[in-house]
Amino acid sequence: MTDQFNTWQAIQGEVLRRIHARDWPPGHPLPNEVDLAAEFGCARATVNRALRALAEDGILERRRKAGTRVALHPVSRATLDIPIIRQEIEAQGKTHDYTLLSRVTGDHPICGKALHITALHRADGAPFALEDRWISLATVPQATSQPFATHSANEWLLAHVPYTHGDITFSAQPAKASEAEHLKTTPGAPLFITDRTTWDHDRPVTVVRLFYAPGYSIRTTIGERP
Amino acid sequence: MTDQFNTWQAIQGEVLRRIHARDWPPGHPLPNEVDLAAEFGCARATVNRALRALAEDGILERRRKAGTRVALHPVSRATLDIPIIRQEIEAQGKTHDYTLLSRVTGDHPICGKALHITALHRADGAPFALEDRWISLATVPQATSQPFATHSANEWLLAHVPYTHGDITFSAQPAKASEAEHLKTTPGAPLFITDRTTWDHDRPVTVVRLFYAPGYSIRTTIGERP
DNA sequence: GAGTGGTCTAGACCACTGT
DNA sequence: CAGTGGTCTAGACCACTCC
Repeated sequence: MTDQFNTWQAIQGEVLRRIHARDWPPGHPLPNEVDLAAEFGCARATVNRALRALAEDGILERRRKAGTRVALHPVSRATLDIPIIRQEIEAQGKTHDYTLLSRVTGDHPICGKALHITALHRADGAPFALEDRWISLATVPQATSQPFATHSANEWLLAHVPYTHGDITFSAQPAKASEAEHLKTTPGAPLFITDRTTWDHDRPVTVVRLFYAPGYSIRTTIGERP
Repeated sequence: MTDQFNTWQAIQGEVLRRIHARDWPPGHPLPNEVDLAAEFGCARATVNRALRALAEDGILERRRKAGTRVALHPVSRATLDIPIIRQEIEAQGKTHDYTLLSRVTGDHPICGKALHITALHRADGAPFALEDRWISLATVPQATSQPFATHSANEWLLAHVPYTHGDITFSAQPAKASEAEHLKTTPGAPLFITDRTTWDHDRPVTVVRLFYAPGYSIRTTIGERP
C-alpha cells in the first residue's frame, strides 16, 4: 500500500505512467485486480473500472484466468463521430443548402425495391457532397410519401426510422463525368467517398454513397486525455 | 417492477427496444436511474452501467440534474482500429515486404530536427502503401542509431517509444509523379491518404503520411450487436 | 437549493479458460 | 480444477447544474 489512489481516473493515470516509464513494457503482465486494489488502497471495483477502460482503448489485453497484459501490438483505436452533413457544414459557420436532383424507384441488390435519390449538398453555395441513396421500400414504405425536396433523406430517416447496426467504408475514387459536373471539378479528380449501409435487425434500411468535393478530409484523435 | 432484468446487457437491450419501438423517441427524457432500477428490479449501479455504455455510443445524452434523454441527433459513433501495416497485410493472408527508400535528417515544422524516412510496403509483391515519416530527434534521439532498413519505423516506435495522444486525418489526393512511380500507378490517380501525428505529452514523436495504392479502403461498423 | 448522474465500497457469486 | 476477470448488490457520499 504505497500510496492512495481513490478514483479510477487516478488509477488509470498511474497505470499509464508505469507503462510509459517502461515499468510495464508491452507484453508485460500486470498484477491481478485484488493485488492492485490492495496496493492502491481502494476497492477492486475501482481497479476494474480503470483497467476495463484501458482495455477498451486497446492499451491493455484482458482475459479471464490469463490475467491482464500491456497490449503487444498497440493498435490505435480511434472513435469517429459521423455527423449529419448539415451539422458538419453549420459547424464550420457556413450555410447549408440542399437540392434534390432525382427521385425514382428501382431495384437495388441489397435493398430490393427501393427509392433511389440523388441530391447535392452545398456549403455557402459551393458544392460540398453528392448523395446517392437507396431506401428500401420493403422496410420503409412511408418513404414513398416523402418528397425529400427540401430536406435531406438522412435527417428524415434518423428521426423516423430506427436502425440497429450498419457499416461504413471509406475510400478514394476518381470522379466520373456526372459527379465532376455536380461537384464543379474535373473528371478523374480524387474524391473522398463514404459508403454506408444500415440495417434494422436483418432488414436493410438504406444504402448511401457520399462523394465529397475535393479537399474534404475527416479527422479524429487517439488517446485523448483531458 | 414489471419484469426482471438482471444484467446490464439485458437492461441495455430493453432500453434499445423501447427506443426502437418509439416508446422513447429522439429527444425523449428517460426516468431517472433510481426509478429505472426499481422498475427493472435491480441495483442502480446496474442501470448506470447500461445507460453509461449507451451514452458512450452516442445513443443517449446524459447530464447531471438534467437527466438522460434519447439523443436528438444520433451522430453515428464508429470505432476505428488502425492496425500496423504488416498486420493489415498479413490479415489478408498475404506476404508483407518492406523496402527503405531514403533516410536523411532535416527540419520539420512540427518535429524540429528530425529523421526523415520514406519507405514502401508491398503485399505479395504489389505496392501497398508509401510511407513518408518524420521522427523528432529531440524526443527520440535513439532513432539515430536505428537503420530502419528491414523493419518499419512504426513497429520500432510502438515497441520502444511511448506516446500519450495523437490525431489522424483521412483524405483523398492525386498522386504526384514520384508517388505514382512507387505505387505503380499513374500521376493524378486518386490515393487514399492518412496523416498521423503522435505526441508524448507536449513533445512531438512522429509525423507520418501514408499513401495507399488505388483500391484501398477502410471499413468499420456502427452499433454492432453481438 | 435540490435533483440528477458519477463514483466508491465491501462483499459476493459467476463465467470463462489455462494448466 | 483453480485463478482470473466480469458482474451484481446495497448503501453512501460527492459534483455538477438547472431552477
